[in-house]
Amino acid sequence: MQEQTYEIEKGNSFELIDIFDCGQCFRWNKEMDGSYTGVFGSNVINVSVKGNRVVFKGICEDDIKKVCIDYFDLNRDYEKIKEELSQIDDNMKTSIEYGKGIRILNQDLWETIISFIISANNNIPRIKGIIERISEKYGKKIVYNGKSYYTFPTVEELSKAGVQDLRKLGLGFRDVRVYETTRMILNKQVDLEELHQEKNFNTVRDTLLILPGVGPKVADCILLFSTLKRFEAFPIDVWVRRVMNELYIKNVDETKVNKRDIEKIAYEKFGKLAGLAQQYLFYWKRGA
DNA sequence: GCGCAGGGGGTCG
DNA sequence: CGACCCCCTGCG
Repeated sequence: MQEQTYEIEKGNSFELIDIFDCGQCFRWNKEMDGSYTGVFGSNVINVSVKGNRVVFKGICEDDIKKVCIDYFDLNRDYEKIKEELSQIDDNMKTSIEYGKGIRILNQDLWETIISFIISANNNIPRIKGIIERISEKYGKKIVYNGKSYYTFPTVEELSKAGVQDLRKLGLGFRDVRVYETTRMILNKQVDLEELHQEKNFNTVRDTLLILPGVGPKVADCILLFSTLKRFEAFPIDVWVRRVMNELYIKNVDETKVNKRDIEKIAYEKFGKLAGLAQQYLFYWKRGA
């Protein structure tokens, strides 16, 4: 297949580091020249910033312009969103200045589900390693610029992996969770197409929670970071708990902060954009 | 250098 | 609430 390219104006809401390091994705790697290369769907894409231009190049089955506009959420007006959030308070203002280039990627739902099940009680280097090994073993190989890349396996492809196979790839106790979830999605006990159609937020969330390995935090990450695109989802992890307590709740013992209280404040302050607010706060606090 | 302890984007029972 | 698998990191 042939290499395609696509270019856009960078603007003020597109920064490679912010997009790829804000914790939403696991398959993008920095190159020597500062660009990033990643695999999504059956595409291998390299993204670089040159002055005020963003250059996408790589191998796509479809038109690269279409593929990138969709994946990088390029039709959404993040300037407007940031303006709206900035007006809430100074914390939002500061965090948005810090992570001004964040965009929420449109990641495949199935891949996002498995990726965040793997993320439970785990660290990022290891998570990335596991996902890479899964892709190498069960995905399809694509050669680009002389290097081999591997697509994330489809449901059918991953369903060929037994619990022991997964264990050998380093999943640890998450092996059974991934195995069971794969089966439930394969036999449509949980239908991913239907999930996309469903309007009611809590219905979608409750359905995700049926899947083994998907608890409240993972469910909210899936809702926020996948093509489900639910910006009202508010994943609460140790970092978010920390920052929400520090800024709004001010409990002396951070571990005693009630999740309900965090959710209540998040919803009252940020409303339908709570998930995005979370992302700016999380990225700011974790980086700063 | 290498060996070892500590901990990590939670979930489950 | 405690265990959970194990790679990665950092320190001695």
